[in-house]
Amino acid sequence: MPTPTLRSLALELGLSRTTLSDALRGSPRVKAETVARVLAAAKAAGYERNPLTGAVMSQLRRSRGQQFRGVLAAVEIVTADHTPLAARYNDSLMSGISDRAEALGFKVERFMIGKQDLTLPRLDTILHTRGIQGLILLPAVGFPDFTALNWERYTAVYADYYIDHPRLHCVCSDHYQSMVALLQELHARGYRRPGLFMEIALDERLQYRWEGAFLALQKYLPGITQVPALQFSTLERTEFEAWFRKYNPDVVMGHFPAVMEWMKGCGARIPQTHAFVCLNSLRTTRVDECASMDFQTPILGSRACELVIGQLLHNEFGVPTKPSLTTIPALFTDGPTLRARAPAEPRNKPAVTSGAKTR
Amino acid sequence: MPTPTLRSLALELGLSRTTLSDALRGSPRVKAETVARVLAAAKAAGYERNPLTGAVMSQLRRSRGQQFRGVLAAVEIVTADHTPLAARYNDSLMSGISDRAEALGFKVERFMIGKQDLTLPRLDTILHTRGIQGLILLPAVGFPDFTALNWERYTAVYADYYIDHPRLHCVCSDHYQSMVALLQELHARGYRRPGLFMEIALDERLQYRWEGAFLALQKYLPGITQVPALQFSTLERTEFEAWFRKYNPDVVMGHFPAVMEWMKGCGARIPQTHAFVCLNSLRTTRVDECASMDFQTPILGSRACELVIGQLLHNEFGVPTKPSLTTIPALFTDGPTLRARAPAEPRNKPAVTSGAKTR
DNA sequence: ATCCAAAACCCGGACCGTCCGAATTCATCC
DNA sequence: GGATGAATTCGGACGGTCCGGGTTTTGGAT
Repeated sequence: MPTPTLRSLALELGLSRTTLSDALRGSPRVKAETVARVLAAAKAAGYERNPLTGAVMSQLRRSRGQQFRGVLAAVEIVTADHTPLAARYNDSLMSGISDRAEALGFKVERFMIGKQDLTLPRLDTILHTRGIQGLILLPAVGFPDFTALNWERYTAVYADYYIDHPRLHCVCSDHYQSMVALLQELHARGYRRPGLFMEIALDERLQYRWEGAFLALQKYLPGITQVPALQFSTLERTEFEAWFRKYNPDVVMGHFPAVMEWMKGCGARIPQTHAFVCLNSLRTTRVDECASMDFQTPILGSRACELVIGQLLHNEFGVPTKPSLTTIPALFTDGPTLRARAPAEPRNKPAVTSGAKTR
Repeated sequence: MPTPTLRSLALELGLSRTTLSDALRGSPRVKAETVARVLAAAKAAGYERNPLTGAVMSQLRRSRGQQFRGVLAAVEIVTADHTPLAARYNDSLMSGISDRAEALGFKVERFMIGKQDLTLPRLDTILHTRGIQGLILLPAVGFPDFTALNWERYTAVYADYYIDHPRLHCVCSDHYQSMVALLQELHARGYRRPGLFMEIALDERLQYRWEGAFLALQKYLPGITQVPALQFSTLERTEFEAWFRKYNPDVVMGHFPAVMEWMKGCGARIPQTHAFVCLNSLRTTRVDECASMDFQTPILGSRACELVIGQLLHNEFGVPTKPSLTTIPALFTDGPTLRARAPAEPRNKPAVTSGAKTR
């Protein structure tokens, strides 16, 4: 006797194949008692659901027909100290999210908690009534708390390093890897005294991934002269100049392109004697202002989108048992504030360490 | 305009859906000239065959009920210096992979390059003839090269930090985050002189993520006395003892539980005066031998599996344009080699820095 | 030229499990 | 009693496959 099919089993039970299918997948459309009956009968008959077949069928059935498949929500907590940079970052993420969502047949709506009296509980009811189940949480200042939402209804991804309330899957740039790649590139160009300045609060949020990579590679790249990182809570000119004069780094890495003026004030000529790399291209004002690290936020957004949609298609809701972090390394973007890479032969001309002492 | 289907395309061409289906699969039942016409039209209309859907349909149609399962390949490069630890690691990954694959309707077959004359080109033909398209590459010593495979046929994930040939999505433990979490835990238990010993080659492979996190947190955790990390290419007792005596770390972190004996030889009592944490629980011989970091390899495996299957279902083949890294932090596992966490009040009893000087 | 069998080519039917909207049943409240 | 709405079940349509059966073409013998 061949293994039973949904239809044969349904006939035996006096139900329709649809009810069987729904029951076996635990759909709330079927009465609990019926579900139990179906499960018992299926077991007795040796019927086993094939999840792969199910997934394929589901995808097939769902994707065809009209374009419209669903709506995702991009949620953002807007506070008073929401900087223009954060806004730019989130807008950039959004463009990637929207594009990818559209390509996969989804629409995206953006919600801003804190604006127009929109609170989390209110958002919860809005999402519920609208039937929105896929969420992308945009980065928020500090350590945001989204526990007020009714999480068993949603599947979500946080578009930043780490979130604890609740613990969701995250998508973010790989700052450690980015710093490693940058230092290797600078090393290949002959720089031997890399210097880093960094806002403490910023790196703390990233668990010191910028500086961790900096410290480790300073130690292991050959021929490096170690320059201690400059830490600050607000960047002061005098402080920076003192650090710059004291250690004379041949390349300065940090978030604020404005320091290039200060470097020049100390007698540096860029890129002849000293160099600068901005650690976040969104902080630059012009494209060719300086070499920089491009976080590729649109790609991060699109990846976040894929994750959420993947979970939606697999009917996975709620807070994940094992949250994961998905990262993409930043892209090094060359610029006029750096020497070009030495051509062809690598070891012939050992790059000249800049000896420009000011004063 | 919705994506075309076999039927809509057939209508357009004045053929039947069956002919289209046969033609696209290269069946000899269809005239060569017709096949060419169909292929051209399909390309023009943007129709893409999903081989997985095809396989499911086929098995469904052919052997009614007989459970069909998709097949994934787990590929591993076995070299002479394949250590028992690497074997354990991969076996552990495999268990997670197999479980998750089964739950999603797939079977997994393991291939070992290097054994029984299995070369990459030969594997390529085997996979091709068997119609296997989803690959999970298990970690290999050094920097493996899989470019010999015909990549436009496959979709794959590498189960380690980073792969360059070709550049695939990766799934791996988050060593940086793991070290951060561990140091915070140790700090909370009152340890103030954490010491790290590390095989250079091992950390280099991870771009110094262990030591990067160690260096950064040494700097930023309050009240820490910095102990320089002990680097080695092969661990020597005399070297370790010299380091241990000189810096007297109150907790030692590293990969080899064997050093506990050496510590005792220097007069340390564990956990009364000194402590030890193994950075990889797979290196321990007994479960309760010592506190350790558990990489949760089965979970890593299951996540890798999900990624591959997701891409299969979405009909995505070839090398990804933007490879990403998915990480999961290791789980701290308490053990008898550590003091218990101070109960309730955090700051009342400042943890006593061990003063056990030997000799 | 004519015939006919065989080969080449193409098509319709039936099928799987799923999704969606509609139909049916059941409980509840004026 | 009738209307409203929720709970539950059902029917139709779907896409890609295999199989058996059509229809056209080929080619050799008369």
